[in-house]
Amino acid sequence: MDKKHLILEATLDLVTKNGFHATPMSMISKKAKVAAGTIYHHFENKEELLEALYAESKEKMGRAMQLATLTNTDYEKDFKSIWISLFIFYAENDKTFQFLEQYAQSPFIRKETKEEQRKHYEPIIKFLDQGIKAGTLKAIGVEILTEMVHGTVASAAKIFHQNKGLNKKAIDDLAQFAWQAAKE
Amino acid sequence: MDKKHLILEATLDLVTKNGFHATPMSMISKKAKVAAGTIYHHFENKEELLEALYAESKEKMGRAMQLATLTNTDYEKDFKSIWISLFIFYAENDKTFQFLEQYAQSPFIRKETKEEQRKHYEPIIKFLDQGIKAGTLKAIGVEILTEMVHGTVASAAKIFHQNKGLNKKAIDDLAQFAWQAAKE
Amino acid sequence: MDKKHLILEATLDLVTKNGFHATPMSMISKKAKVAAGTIYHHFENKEELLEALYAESKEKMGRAMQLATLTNTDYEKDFKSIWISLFIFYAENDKTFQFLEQYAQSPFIRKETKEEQRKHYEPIIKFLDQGIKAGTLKAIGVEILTEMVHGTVASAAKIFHQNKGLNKKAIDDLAQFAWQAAKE
Amino acid sequence: MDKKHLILEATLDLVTKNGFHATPMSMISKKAKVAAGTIYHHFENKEELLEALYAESKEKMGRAMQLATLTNTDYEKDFKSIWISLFIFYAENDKTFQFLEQYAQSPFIRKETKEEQRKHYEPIIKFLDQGIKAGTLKAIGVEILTEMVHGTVASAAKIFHQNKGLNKKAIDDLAQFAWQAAKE
DNA sequence: TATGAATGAGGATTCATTCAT
DNA sequence: GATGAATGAATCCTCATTCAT
Repeated sequence: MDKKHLILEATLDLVTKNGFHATPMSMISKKAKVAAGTIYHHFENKEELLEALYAESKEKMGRAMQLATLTNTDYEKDFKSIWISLFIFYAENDKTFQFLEQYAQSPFIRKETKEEQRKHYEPIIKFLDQGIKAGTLKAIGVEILTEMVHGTVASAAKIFHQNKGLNKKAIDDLAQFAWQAAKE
Repeated sequence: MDKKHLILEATLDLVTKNGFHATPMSMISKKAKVAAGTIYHHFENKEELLEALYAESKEKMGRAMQLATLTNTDYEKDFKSIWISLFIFYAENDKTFQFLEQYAQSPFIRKETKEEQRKHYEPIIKFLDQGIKAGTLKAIGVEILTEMVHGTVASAAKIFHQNKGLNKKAIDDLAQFAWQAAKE
Repeated sequence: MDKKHLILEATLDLVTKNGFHATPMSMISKKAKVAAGTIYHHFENKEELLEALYAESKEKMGRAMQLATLTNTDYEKDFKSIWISLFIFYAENDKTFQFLEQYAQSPFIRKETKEEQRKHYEPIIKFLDQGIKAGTLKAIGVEILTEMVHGTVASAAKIFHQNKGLNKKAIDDLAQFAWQAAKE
Repeated sequence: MDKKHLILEATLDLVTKNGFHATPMSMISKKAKVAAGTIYHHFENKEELLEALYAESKEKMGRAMQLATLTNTDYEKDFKSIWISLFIFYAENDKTFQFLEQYAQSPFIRKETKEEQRKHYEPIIKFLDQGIKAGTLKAIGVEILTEMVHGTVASAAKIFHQNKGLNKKAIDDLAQFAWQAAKE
């Protein structure tokens, strides 16, 4: 694995554990088994490193959501499929989830970057918009609905990581929770 | 106003803006118009200061939820009243909301403190438990349901603070969103 | 006991344990059960406090040496009596001994104070001078001889405090050690 | 000369003059013409720096004593040779002597370090032990005798540094002082 | 590219001292 | 005299970043 990737991985690990400012570059270089200076060959500075990690994380998340196999005919089923795909991604990628939660609002990430990374939400926004327009979902602004639905996934993931559990049934229950909330 | 309170206020202000580690004690003392050393008469160290702020914030939140006037006969109405009370608290107390969101999962807050502060959730947990037992709410573990419902309030508050809007109608819609999600 | 004395006592205790700079005034005030400000009613500042303690300690030492009962005819016996008196003082006053050893050369004690406190050595210097002049002791400068003899007492005291032992016999042996060294 | 050594040298200089706590790291870095942070590349913290200096000083002292050329047949002569070697070391290395005197009993030096550095005394302890066993020296515990004899050297060195004098004759007199004290 | 010693500004914390009560 | 909250300069130490190898 190339050094750049080792650095990103170490950063994710340490930053989710300690927070950005409590993670010195020296600690990252040590964990990545790389010299301190090497980090600066791959990233302008600490902030850029974090931004890169943010972009990478968002991208992964976007990819995960697209793995849901959709019927394209049964809206409820597709809604739940997407919900569960994202949940599984968050469940399986503990650190990435935490990182995104922690730094979504943080001042370390420039607004432009956040805007730029919104693109990974596009498919889900489009999907929800169709639901609203078809009268299947509540007539609330898409942006708002997206945030609310995403919030249910995030809450579910938080529960999962706290309890280190949630069986198939419980997950379906929570998908149902989200569905009932969103549907007209 | 006494110095201790001035310090807590300044801390809330700065920490929500910059984050914990990006807020030097010197900045806090300056904002609170107090000597650096004075902070240390009231708080053991930076971490204790944060913990105190956390405790105070949780307390305020608990108090806000208890301001909801309940019918005690119409469960749905009471559910929405509580939901809205908390939402309003989060909407009106921008910084406290952000602070709690940011530091709920953070390693700066010791587990014991978090446990200790759970007490402020007791009333709402009890209320939801009654709903579950009466078959009015979904048969999901109370802890899980509480987290999910709280998640809807938090998402709504986040939207509010982003858009700086959400009229009475929209708020009621979101309370409805939560209610439909939670009810059997 | 009056507060001034309580402060001096606490200072001796703490300074011998931690050193001057590692003993904050707040620690002294706490140990003496006195408010921080109270120390400043009795001593100009920290340095004056230390000087006062130094003076007091030297005085005690001087008094101890004068407790030796002398024959005034048997020089060897008197030499050993004085030696043992000082040794016993050092042995019984662990902290005072340590304090004097530690601060004799220290820059905290002004030269004038040291000079001033030399007076407590006067009797012993006189006694040794007589011995030299009578040809009983080595023909070395009195100052030098005094320092050397005092050194033997200090070494003995150090041993005593380390081993927490030294029976009567051992003490006599060491007095003999000093006597053989000093005599012509 | 490498930076580590420059730092140790500056520390010896300043600490003997001002004492440990009255010597800020900034002062050391300035004197050593090194950045403050550099000290921390070579020493964990201030205490470790002092410990390192202590170890180095003890080592030098041990080496100095072994420079004495011994007859191995004339015990008295060898005793005085060793005594004088150590005295000369202390006389020539003013600061190292003061430092060792000051910090021998100090709480800054951990017990383990002191124990560890006792090894440099081994040769002299062995030498004195032979003298005791042969009946040439007083039948006192070696540890005690070592301390007493060392005390005579230390006193002599103190005198030397105060008076900035002591001719060959005077030194021989003091070696004789020690010898008469120690011999049976 | 990769290294890691060196830098020095910046941050948390301490503590002698003051002063209003 | 006695108190102890308040002060803020001074201290130890950290850490992002550079640069010669």
